[in-house]
Amino acid sequence: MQSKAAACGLLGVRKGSWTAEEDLLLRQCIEKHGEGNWYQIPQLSGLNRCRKSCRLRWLNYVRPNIKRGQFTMDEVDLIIRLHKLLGNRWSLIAGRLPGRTTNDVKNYWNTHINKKFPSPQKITRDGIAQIAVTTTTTVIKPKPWIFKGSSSWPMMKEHEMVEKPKEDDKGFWQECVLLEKLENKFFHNSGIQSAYTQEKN
DNA sequence: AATAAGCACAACCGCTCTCCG
DNA sequence: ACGGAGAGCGGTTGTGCTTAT
Repeated sequence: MQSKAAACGLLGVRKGSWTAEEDLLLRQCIEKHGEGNWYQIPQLSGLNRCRKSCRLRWLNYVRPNIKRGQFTMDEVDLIIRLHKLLGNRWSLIAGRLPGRTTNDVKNYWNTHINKKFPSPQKITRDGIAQIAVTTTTTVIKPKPWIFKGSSSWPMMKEHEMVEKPKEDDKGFWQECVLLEKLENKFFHNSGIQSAYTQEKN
């Protein structure tokens, strides 16, 4: 496994909050050289930052089309259902919410949802609570799946497929269908065409 | 007005996964 | 098949802001 020094390329890299100048350098560098080449980004950009720090900053803050501010009820609804289905797979959950980052979703879950509703028994009144109570599907903690045929939920890259649920797992499939409907409603309300819709078209 | 406590979010750390030689 | 390097992910911590006392 990699050492910390190897992970960060060199010792003595800058830590802590990013400045506007650093954000600008990072943005310009990625616009010029493209996303993904994180090993070279610190050198190419002139930033004295660990590559992991650069990646995180880009994904969670600098990247265009990041949606900030309050989560809508539809988004919260979707997060709760996806979490019930996928567990703490924040990257997958965030991937279903356009403009929301993994960190955003994870932080929101930990600070709002998880604290408010630590266990289903304590949920009683509002809409979020009812959603959480009425679904009893067991949390599935799989490797990512890909669905063949007409269903496109969840949408994963083909190479990510490792396993998929049993065909007779009715609870799971019902939840998938429900989520697909919820997503369509969410995308319709937000005026965004979902990847699901795009794929069908 | 001062200070403590709580909250929200940004960032870091360490581990696993994936790719490639 | 194996090992090393880089990328990605989730858990945790740090920090700054807000609210309560």
